[in-house]
Parts: sequence; structure tokens; C-alpha cells
Amino acid sequence: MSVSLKPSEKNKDFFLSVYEVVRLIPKGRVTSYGAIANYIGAKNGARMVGWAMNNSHSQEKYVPAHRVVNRIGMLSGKGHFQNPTAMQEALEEEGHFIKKDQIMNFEEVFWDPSKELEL
DNA sequence: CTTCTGACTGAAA
DNA sequence: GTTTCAGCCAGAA
Repeated sequence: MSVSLKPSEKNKDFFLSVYEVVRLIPKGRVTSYGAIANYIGAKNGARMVGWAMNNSHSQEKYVPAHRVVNRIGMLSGKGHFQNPTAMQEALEEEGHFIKKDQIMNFEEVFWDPSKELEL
């Protein structure tokens, strides 16, 4: 295990918030790192969301990271899954159609927590 | 301490 | 229209 570092206590809340929002993503919907970051308050912390996803493996509870993609709907994080195809298969199983690591009709399935999920 | 990298994004060329 | 650059925060070497 190379990456065995956990988030600092200070950022722990940020990480947990990310996981919480990700779990709230309805089935058949997806969101972007920036949308989550914006909802939490770190609108410029999209990369931190990605970092949180990397730590999601350390979480006891499962985090549907496959529902989180970049702003264009590309499976940028597929390489971090158990298998490079796990993310695509998981999405297809939820009714999505992926083409070349990119979600078709992404705008239709996009789920913005700051809009769909009220404060 | 300095430097680089990254599951990103927005703007500029 | 595509491609490149810079900004952003946190962690690793």
C-alpha cells in the first residue's frame, strides 16, 4: 500500500461532505467534481474532490465514485477503480451509455447538488 | 523549505 | 472548432 495517508482532521469534514454528497446522487444520475466542490463551498477545490475520491477506498462505507465524472462527463477516474472497466460497467448498469470513456447525453443525466439538493 | 504532481476547471490562443 | 496555459489546494519526495 503506497497511498496510506488519510486526510487531516481539519479536512476530514471536507472529505466526509464529499462522500455524503456522492452517496446522495440518485441512481441513473451523475455529477462533476466541480459541482460537488461548489456545493460544499470549495468551488475551486475540484481537485480536492478528486483527492477525496482517491481516499474513498479507505472509507468504511461504499462511495459510488463511478457517478462522479469530470465536467464533460468523461470517465477520468476509471483508472483508479478496481478495474479500468469497472466504472463504465457500473454506469452502464445504471442505464447510462458510455462511448469512448464519455457519458452520452451527459447533460440529461447530470445532477447538480447545489440545484437538485436544497440547502 | 522548494518542487512536482494530480479522479479538475475556466479562460486564452 | 481544438489545443494550451494558468489557477487552485493538498500531499509526497
